Amino acid sequence: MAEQQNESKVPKEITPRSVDFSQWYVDVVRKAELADYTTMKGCRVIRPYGYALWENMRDALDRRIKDTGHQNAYFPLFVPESLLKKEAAHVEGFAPEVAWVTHGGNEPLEERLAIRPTSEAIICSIYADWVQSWRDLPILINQWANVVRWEKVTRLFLRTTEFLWQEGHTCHRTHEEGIEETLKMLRVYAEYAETELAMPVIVGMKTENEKFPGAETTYCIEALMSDGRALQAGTSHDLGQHFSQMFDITFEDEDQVRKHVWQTSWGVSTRLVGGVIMTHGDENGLILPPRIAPVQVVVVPIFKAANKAEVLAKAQEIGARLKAAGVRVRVDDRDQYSPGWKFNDWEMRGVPLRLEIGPKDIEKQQCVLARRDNREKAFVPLTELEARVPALLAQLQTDLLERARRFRDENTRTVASFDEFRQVIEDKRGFIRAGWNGDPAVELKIKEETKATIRCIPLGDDNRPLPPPEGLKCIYTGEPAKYEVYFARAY
RNA sequence: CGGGGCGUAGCGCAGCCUGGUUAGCGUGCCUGCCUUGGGAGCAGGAGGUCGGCGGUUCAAAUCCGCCCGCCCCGACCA
Repeated sequence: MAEQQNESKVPKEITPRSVDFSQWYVDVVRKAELADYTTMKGCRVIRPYGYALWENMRDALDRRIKDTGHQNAYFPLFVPESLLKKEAAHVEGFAPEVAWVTHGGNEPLEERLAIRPTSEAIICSIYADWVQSWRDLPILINQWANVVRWEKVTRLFLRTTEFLWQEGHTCHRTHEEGIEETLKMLRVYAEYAETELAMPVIVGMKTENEKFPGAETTYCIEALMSDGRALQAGTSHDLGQHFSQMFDITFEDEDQVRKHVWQTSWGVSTRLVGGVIMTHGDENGLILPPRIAPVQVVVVPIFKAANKAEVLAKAQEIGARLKAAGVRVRVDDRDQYSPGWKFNDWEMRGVPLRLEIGPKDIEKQQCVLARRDNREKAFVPLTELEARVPALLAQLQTDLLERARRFRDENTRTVASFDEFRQVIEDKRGFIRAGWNGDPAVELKIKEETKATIRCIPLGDDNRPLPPPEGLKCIYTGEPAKYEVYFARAY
């Protein structure tokens, strides 16, 4: 039995991460057939394997959104220019990246239509009609949709002209209730990222510079990719009454006073697919967390001409048993590829577990289970499959999260001086926890000098910004720190 | 959008500088035989507007101009 691994024999179709992380990323996305470029700038096609992954990610989040009392709905793709312009900060924030429709057929439109870069404006205009009484509140609606942002620089999944996401848009009677909703969904995102994606996140609040255009406060989850750059993985906004005032969303309260609603919005996107790739992938390609993997177990039959029928039948039988046990399984009965080829192929695609079954195994009533993450192999009696496979998948899921968390913690540093800050950001990257005096100008200075931004002001379990340690100084000015924040270079 | 690099078969590349039969190589793909416990082998075969448009020339993958796309580094962003 080939227990020993011969790394040098593994063909390197994928550029090593250590050589060129960006190229590694593109290679993985394309070779694993997650996505591909199209003839339109910045637009990609999500291929079936990538879309199956997104569907699993989407469904796991959709369950949570519904479990917290929200309903799905669908709003128009177009936003009339006049609506988009209603909230000043909002339009200013999005104007440079809006795609406009100017003609219907051959007729010029009287008013340009924006293709939604986000749906606050169109949804608020509709909510204005829907909300009349305090009894209509809260409105708890989510939308799964595509949005378009005319980005100058695009990267597969991380930043594309068109992307898929969900956007929750809620209305509340009081600010307290709105804040509670904002934080509730923030925590849902954090739990989702860790449980389903095995992606550990920092839960925090954005600074003024980084907050959503039109928001009162923006909260976020921030993840650390394996190249040491941060990824904003999800945001949740307390919109206050900024939009309800501009769009006149009012209700008559129990006290017979007409009031503006308090709103929230929150979203995550297909960008998370990029996050999963860059959190878990290795030199051999993708590593997918079992809970979202399109294929959790691939069965590779190993046969010779003489026993082909018998082995294939056994492989199919095992496949059927695992499927009945609730496992997403694929039996790779392709004739034109050797077992070794299939091993490499499925490793590249990140399938968490491989099950090898050959004549020797059948004789001993066992099979080989090989883990994608650490390449460990184990012989497992066929009678124990229904118990062992789900257990191994669960273990793998836990181990991936643990490994990512260890990486994140090992790459979260504190520094004694701004010189050291500069050095660490340049050489090691990762997160730096450092004091900040709360001045937006200082944040911009630091960004200018190091390309690092404040990813977030971390929140405590009570959802309030964590107070800085006693005596902490601002890393840039030396003044007393208002917060201890996370800095990083980000995607 | 500024600086740099690249675009030739599905993928990876050579050819270009110094223009000249029918544009090559590896891999993949198709057919057959053979093989299958970490990307096997042999034989035959299909597949190209040389990124696009225009120019120079008797002749352009090759020289010139413009445009488009991709990657990296900046500025902007989920």
